[in-house]
Amino acid sequence: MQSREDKKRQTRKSLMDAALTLTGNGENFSNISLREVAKNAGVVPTSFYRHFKDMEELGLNIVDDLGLILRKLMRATRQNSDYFDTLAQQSIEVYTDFVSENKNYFYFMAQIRTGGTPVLRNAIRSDIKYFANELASDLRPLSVFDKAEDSDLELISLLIVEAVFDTTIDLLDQIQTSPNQQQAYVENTVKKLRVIWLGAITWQS
Amino acid sequence: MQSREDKKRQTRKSLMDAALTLTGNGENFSNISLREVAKNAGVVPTSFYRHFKDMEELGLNIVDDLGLILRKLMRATRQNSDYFDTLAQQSIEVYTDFVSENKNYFYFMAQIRTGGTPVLRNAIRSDIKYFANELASDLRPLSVFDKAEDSDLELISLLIVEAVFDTTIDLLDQIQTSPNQQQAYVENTVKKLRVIWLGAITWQS
DNA sequence: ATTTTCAGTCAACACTTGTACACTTAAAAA
DNA sequence: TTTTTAAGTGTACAAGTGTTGACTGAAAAT
Repeated sequence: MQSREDKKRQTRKSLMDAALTLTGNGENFSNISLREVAKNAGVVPTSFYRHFKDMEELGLNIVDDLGLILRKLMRATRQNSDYFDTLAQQSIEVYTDFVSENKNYFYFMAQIRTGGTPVLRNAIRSDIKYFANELASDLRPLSVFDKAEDSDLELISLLIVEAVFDTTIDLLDQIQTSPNQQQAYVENTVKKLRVIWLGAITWQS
Repeated sequence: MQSREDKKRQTRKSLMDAALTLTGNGENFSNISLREVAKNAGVVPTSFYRHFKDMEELGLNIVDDLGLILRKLMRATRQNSDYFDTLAQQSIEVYTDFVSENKNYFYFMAQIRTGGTPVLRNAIRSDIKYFANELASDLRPLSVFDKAEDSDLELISLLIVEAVFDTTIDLLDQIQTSPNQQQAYVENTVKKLRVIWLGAITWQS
């Protein structure tokens, strides 16, 4: 049969797989109970403790595995040789102030956007698209976008909006730990937007 | 005193505020219980039902409020006149295949990246940064980046990586509903990356 | 002045949760 | 062969969960 070590490794994997399966089935990881995981792994709840202190430790181990997965992805991507052939200071300050003054709302958004129930997730997505459309109609009259297609403008807008919203969780963490020290965040985000902006302009010319 | 209607609206707001506060204190929204919310709102659990069917409905109402907040942000941003002054086909196909084959892992990542506990969140962030650094060292030898600073390359890489990871939840949803129909997703993401790419090149010249 | 409406209360329910403790039992060490 | 080790079991408990139904009391409608 199997050695003791093998067996242990096997149930350990069962536990992690169970958690992943539940996550994949739409359950929010932080909602998944130790008992649920144990049950799906075909093991008694108390047995969980032989492998992990709690669900967070299990989560960290999944993150480790994820690291390996991502490294594989990196390798697979690299094997494609012609890799890339196919491939606003004030505004952001206003944004950071806004986030500071509505922290809870932005925490909520950050969580729900990719981790909430499908219903909530879609609701947020609609908001983000609305936001991007507003931005697109602001860009429309600019001379650089004379010949730009509407769909392209929408894409560029969405890219910008997502780039900003995406790093908001970093901003929130920073506000929590050291308020009034967001220059670095502002600088970085502005640089990012400048890259996008330059790309958008270059594309249209 | 207050009218009946006013009182109702007031406790309704208390409930929503309570949920937001708990979210802001680091709790994952989908983990917050109805009773916890009621308690923090200074109201008995059963009273919750006079206002919302369940926590999801409350969440949707917060999303509505968030919509207003975001619209305000839009207006505030617009008041800054000089708005924007300050401001790969194969790879993505490889990526979508990879996501399809590791769905659960990517669901996990999407949830945890912005919605997990701080510990888990940071663990994922490290992975993403590692990934971006790998990409940066791939870009380094390219002639276009001869004169580019390392920090700029890292920023560009991070932007690219984030742009891809950020929309992965959309990809996952699409795989779930209609597998083998990800052309639109691929096209869109490639276009986004092209914009970034163009911007990066233009920046360096 | 009387009746109706309904936001908020209270008690109780069946259920799930994490965790402690004493146990079995088979592999590993002696 | 005997002893030790430790992964997995079974029982039990206190605490928290969502939801029920019958209630109170004051504002609104009659």
